[in-house]
Amino acid sequence: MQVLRAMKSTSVSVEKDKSESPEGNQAGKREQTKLANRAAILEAGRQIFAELGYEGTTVRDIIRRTELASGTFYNYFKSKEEVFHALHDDGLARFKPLLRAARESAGQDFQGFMITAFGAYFNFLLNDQSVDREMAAMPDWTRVRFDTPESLALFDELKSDIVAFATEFNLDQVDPELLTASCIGIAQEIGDRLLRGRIKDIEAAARFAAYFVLGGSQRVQSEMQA
Amino acid sequence: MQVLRAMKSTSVSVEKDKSESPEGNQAGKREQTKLANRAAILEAGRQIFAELGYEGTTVRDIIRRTELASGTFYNYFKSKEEVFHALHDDGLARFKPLLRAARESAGQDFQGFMITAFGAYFNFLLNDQSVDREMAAMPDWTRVRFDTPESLALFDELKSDIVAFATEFNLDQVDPELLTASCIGIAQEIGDRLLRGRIKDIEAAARFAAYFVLGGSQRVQSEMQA
DNA sequence: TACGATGTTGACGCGCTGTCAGGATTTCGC
DNA sequence: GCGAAATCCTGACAGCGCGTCAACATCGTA
Repeated sequence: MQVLRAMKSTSVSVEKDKSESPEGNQAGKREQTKLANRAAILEAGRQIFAELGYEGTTVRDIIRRTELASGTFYNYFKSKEEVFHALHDDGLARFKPLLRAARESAGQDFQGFMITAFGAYFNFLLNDQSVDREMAAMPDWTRVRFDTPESLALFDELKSDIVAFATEFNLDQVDPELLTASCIGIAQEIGDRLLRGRIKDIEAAARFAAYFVLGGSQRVQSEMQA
Repeated sequence: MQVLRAMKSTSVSVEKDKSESPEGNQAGKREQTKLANRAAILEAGRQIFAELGYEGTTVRDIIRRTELASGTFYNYFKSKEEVFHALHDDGLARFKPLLRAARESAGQDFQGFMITAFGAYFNFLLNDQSVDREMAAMPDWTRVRFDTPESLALFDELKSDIVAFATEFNLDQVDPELLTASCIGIAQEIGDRLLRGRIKDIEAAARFAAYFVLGGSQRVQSEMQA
């Protein structure tokens, strides 16, 4: 049995399934069920990953929370890893515009950009229904980290933003690779502590990170010139 | 068949097993084989994790590289995760004294401490035969991170070192939790790039990180005072 | 309506998991 | 030394997840 919008958690099920195409007769039924099946697997995956952790979940767990047969899973994904990647990339796609907005609203204000960017990331982490958030909330699990092409693309985008500001502010002695790595590391680690509740104040954390990066960059610049 | 110093990779096997206790008649034979078995499992685990990655290895893979039967594994470890933890903690135990040395040789020199500490960590990462190093060298695997009690203890030690320097240098507006998190994040992320070869110069990286942290802390201090 | 294309189903063989009764080896009391 | 008891190694076993595939159901099309 196919699924066809069976995200049971949210939608109250509509009983009139007989009518030809009640709302949207956009595409063939084939396409619809394919989309619905994929969505159902992803949603089930999100839930199960949150409940069992990445290590703990099996493909069977995911498919069992679905009305699909086990074999059907492999028409959509090769493994649980691929499901996780898809969920991860979904989150990234939601975050990317926030980063873009931060850059555009900042203009030439490096500090403003940093505060907004870190703040956007932390808020995103804590509020978006992403896989990572739910998994980090688990007791003391072993954490996984993926470098999907999407992640790397985002890192590169961030890096070119940073490089742009760095040249603007004459930070020519500051290795962009090291600087970007540091920003990401700081965001990761502080974000982790925010998720675990070891740190509470998002705004303060964002300001801290921004000032830290600014001051750090300038110090590196002056030390390297000497 | 028990193993009894069967780390085949390094030691040429000694044939005279008949003699009662050739070198060390320290303890009972029971204790010896227990130690040897545990060591053999750990060594096999280290190799297999490096070859197959954390996800890819199974308990069977580990035990197969050993002369032990499958059931014996569970007399020593509950799971592959526990083996990994043990290997991880071994590495930590080797690193800890380096950090201590860095602190003691630094005296009141915050900058010196930071350079030495980051340098020690990066050198350790690249040279020590630890699980993490080998696994990071793998193509594009999915990385795992564990927070064993040992890790947390090291983090706390680092944090109190940092706090000591911070009070010494009147950084009373700098949240120790945020500062420690930033240091760890920077170390992690730069270390990762060193392992992957995206960054080459260890010394330069250590100096960068140290200056960055110093400058960042001071900037945070002055901004928060305003 | 009928036929080909496409997607779904669930059983299957394989390998891994953790356990346990049976057997081998060491220790200890004499 | 010797026998019993403690220790722990062994490998087979039941249970389960994996990825596959032949049979089947459903959809698009003429």
